[in-house]
Amino acid sequence: MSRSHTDVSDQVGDLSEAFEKEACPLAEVLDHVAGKWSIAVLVAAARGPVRFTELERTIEGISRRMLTVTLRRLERDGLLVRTVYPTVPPKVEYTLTDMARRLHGTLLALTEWAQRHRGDIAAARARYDAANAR
Amino acid sequence: MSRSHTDVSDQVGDLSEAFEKEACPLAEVLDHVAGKWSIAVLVAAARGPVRFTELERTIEGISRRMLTVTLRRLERDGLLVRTVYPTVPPKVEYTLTDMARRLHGTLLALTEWAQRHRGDIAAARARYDAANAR
DNA sequence: CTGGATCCGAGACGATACTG
DNA sequence: CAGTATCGTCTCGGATCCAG
Repeated sequence: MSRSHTDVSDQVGDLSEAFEKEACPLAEVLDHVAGKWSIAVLVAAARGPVRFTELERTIEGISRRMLTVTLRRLERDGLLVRTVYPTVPPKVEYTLTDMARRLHGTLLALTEWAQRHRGDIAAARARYDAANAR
Repeated sequence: MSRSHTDVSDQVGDLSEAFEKEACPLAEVLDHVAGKWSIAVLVAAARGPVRFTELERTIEGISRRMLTVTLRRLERDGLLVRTVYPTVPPKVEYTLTDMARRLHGTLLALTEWAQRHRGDIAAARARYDAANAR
């Protein structure tokens, strides 16, 4: 967002190079951040500190295990901060880091796009499958 | 991008609801579109019609098989158009659909973010692992 | 309440060999 | 050139049970 988006081809060139780097860390990072559950968790956690069970109910479809795994990975990558309150019963809150907050707008755009084109995608898929069947 | 992003909380509410829908198609769509290789292919194909081998060289790290699978999935979802020229040797070109082009800016922002924070993420990861080791 | 531990099936992924 | 087919490996992800 720091650069003007008037000419896109330059950036595409840069990105191609970035993807070319051996060990492809760019693709790896994207895989973590843009994963199915990661996006859901990141978006849900953007409203402020969220608790484990709160996330579990909000995301609906995620299993306990995958929520745990996703949270650990995001914490490891420095996108979430995990705060434990040593009370009874225990209470744990997850908060986005600044780095993650800088990503929030993009994630929002991504989910918005997905919502808007959900129907088109389903239609395209049906068309493709029909053409493949005969 | 169409709406102003001054007040984010409203959209977060919408998205939470979207994620709650049973069968969670939103997460599924995102999983296809935002997958590790999908992003790479989509970004690479944004420069215009691209050929199979061109993609294979550009992305570097992707296997023949995964490139094929990714291309098929993106075509099935209506994000890519596959054009076959019945020449010898055969020539196949992949082009983004309008729907995919509308996603391009977001994908660019995503990869830009990943590039910018690649170091931070590696550092956070090292810190986390060090804390976990002892 | 917030997880960890384990098992297990399904799909992701890579390597290799073959084809129109 | 642009794939397909097959195989073996690895990870994802759900189910279940256990624990601080």
